[in-house]
Amino acid sequence: MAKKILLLDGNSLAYRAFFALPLLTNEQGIHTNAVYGFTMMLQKILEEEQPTHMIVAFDAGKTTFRNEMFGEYKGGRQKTPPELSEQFPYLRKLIDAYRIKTYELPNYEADDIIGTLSLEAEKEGDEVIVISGDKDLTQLASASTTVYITRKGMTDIEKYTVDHIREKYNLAPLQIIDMKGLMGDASDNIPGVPGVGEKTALKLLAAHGSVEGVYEAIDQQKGKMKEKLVANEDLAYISKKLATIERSAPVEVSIEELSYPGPDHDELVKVWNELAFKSLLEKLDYTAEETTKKELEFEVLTELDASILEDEMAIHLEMYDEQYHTCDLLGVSLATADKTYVVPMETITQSQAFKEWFADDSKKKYMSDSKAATAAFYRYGLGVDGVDFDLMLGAYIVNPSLTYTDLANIVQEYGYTDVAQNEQIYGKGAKKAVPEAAILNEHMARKARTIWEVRPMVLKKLQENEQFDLYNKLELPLATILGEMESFGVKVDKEQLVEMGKDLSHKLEKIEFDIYGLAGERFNINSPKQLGVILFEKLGLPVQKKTKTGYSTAADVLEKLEGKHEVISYILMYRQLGKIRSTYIEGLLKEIHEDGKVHTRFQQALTTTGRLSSINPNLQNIPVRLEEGRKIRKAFVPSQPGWVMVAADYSQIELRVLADMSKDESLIEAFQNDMDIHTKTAMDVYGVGAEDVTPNMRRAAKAVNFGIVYGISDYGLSQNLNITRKEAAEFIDTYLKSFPGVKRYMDESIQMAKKNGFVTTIMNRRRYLPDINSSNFNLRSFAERTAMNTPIQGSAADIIKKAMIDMADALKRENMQTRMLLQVHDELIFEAPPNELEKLKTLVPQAMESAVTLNVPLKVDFAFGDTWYDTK
DNA sequence: ATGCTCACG
DNA sequence: ACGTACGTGAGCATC
Repeated sequence: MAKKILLLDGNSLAYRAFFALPLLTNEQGIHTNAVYGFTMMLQKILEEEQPTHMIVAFDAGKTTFRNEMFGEYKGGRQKTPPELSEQFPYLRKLIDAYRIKTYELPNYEADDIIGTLSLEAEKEGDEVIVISGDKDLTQLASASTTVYITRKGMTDIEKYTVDHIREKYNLAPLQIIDMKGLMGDASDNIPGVPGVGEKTALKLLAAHGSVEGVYEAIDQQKGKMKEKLVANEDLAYISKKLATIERSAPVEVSIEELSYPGPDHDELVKVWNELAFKSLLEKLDYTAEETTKKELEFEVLTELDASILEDEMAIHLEMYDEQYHTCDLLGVSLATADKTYVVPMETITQSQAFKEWFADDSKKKYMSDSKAATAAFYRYGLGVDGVDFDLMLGAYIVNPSLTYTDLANIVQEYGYTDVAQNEQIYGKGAKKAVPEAAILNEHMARKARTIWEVRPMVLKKLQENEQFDLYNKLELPLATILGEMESFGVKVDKEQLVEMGKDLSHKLEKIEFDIYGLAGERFNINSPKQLGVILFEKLGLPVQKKTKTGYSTAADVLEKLEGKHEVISYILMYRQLGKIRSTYIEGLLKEIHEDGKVHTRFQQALTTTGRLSSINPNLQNIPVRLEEGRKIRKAFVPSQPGWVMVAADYSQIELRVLADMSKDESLIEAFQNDMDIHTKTAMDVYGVGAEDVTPNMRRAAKAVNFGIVYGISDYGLSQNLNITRKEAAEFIDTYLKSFPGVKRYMDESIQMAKKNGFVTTIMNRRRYLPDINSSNFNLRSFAERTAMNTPIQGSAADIIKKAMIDMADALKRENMQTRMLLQVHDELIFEAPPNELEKLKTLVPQAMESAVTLNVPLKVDFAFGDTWYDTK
């Protein structure tokens, strides 16, 4: 049978992948990008080529026979970055799991092993594919051998056949060696003829065929070129020799031994888990089927009485998708130390015993994403109390940088693999469906079991990290509160939105017409690509900034062009109004439920800083800055006639947190005296009195304050203020001299991250920053800014979460009808009956301001009105 | 599916 | 020299 042999250049591919991909890490902070790139490439090749035989060749050591020929060979090379060296053991493990042979030979490079084996295979008449990141290997191309060279991604591959090399360089494969002989190779420190590059080398070879040919006809050269060639004849020959792959190296494996049996799936899954290759694990269907799960016995109950329901139980509600406010509920599973049950939905809803148990505070429920379950049960009139454990929230507190979408993925972090991913049970896309009862029941049973089994591991981790209180006193009670807020929803005035939509459509139509007139043609204004062509090619406006796919047409770019062509301001207006119509009119209308309300979902285990996020719809980014957009807020109204909307927001909470954490005297003083912080900053930075701060000075100071919170960089500030980087750098310098405590805080945050690998908030929320010691400037800088920003943003998130719990308690304690509706990072939105308004005016600010005690006061602004728009 | 753009804090 | 402000979600165009 004809063989198909794959010969891989291990070192070269690892290097390529390392530099092509961003520095990923697994949870232990081990870098994985080279192994990942290699894996992606391998997966693709295996699928496309279906090889019968494979080998990965590695370089054996530092020196080879080439160094004896030319001492400086590969000299001047930077030593392998530690981030890459640490990956080689994992790469070996991975290749072993694929059951691919590896080979290395002292004194020889991987190239020579591949060259030797490919020659052997050619003699046998076998098909060969050589894979490398190094174009030197293309000299091996022949009628039966193709050389694949990876391009910038890892899965993007250029295939060098004899014909392709002819087309590309007008050379035969062996002439690649002559090309290197003439032009050299900087990366291998092959000298070549100084002054001869690719263009010249190709010209010479087109005329004379080889290095030898060039020198035989040396008299045809003249001037400088001749001088260079004559003076460096020796270098040319030695370079050619260095570039020649040895094809009769003493390789002691035979092609027969390279036969490829396919991967060891269990091993592969193990290695991928260790490397945290989530997307790969998810992609492969066989992860579920082929990893053997422990047997699980469970009982399906068609009747549910109190005898089953114990004092402590894991309970899981199975739902058809993430939209728990509307989706089908498929059943409930329960687990104790030694029993597992599955209960159909009808049985649950008909069981009085369950209803009582579920609402009983003394019966401990262990759940995962308890908010989803409680919000869904709420639709059936089932109220919950006694949620004692939430696996998803616990795991999120342990490490907020991971993704918490599927229970299977969460528990995988704790080495637990006995539960399938939802996608494997239901399928995805158009194929998604509820499977037969046996499969569904087992899936549900396994989830309850999982929660029970993994709970102690999560609790242990929380204790070790001293994060139990954060989890138990903050996130867990908050989940219930958020669930109630979501379930209650926010009333939206549909007619109001529809009217605004009509008005906008008229305006947009006019602007669209004007734009076509000014541009001289019709085009899709929403397409950055088409717009770019009109502005920068047809109208010849100066290009300010490019994106990787073309011209940037972002608002800041267009604003710089505003004086240059009349069409620009129309485009900006079109964008502004178009956004309002598509996202906030049409988008929002689609999200209104039958009760006339929107029911957002607050994602509580998503952000890396501890903030919430809001989806379907996102109610945390409703327009406010510009009046046209702000009008959208008129459609957010109380759910009962005569009631009012109430908004209470923290004033400068992040800078107050910074004052507290940095202990900066000037900052503390400013807040203790309730000064305008941006004016105060301007006073200190410019060294002037309050009366002498101009609006421009205040604006600049405000930008710096933002920058400080974000983890300042001169470039970022320069962009924001439209000044040069140098000016920005000086500005920052002056700021940090005026606020030495802030400077100290910045430095200490980075030191903390370098030393411990993570930073923390005031309530001991953690964020790991594995890139903080990276040799890659970008990654390291990003980690440093994150080290400065996360404690600030995260502590502010901690504080408002605490305020929400206190606020919910207060409303209950005071027996009030006022409902908390939304949280928008530093503000809380309520609806209230008018008779409770007076009380709220003191209650809300009081609760929010006393959520924590800092060394500066917290300040809350309170407002109310008939709609959200009017709370100003 | 991915990139660009833009809405919020 | 490197190339970015921190954290999000949604709609649209384009592949």
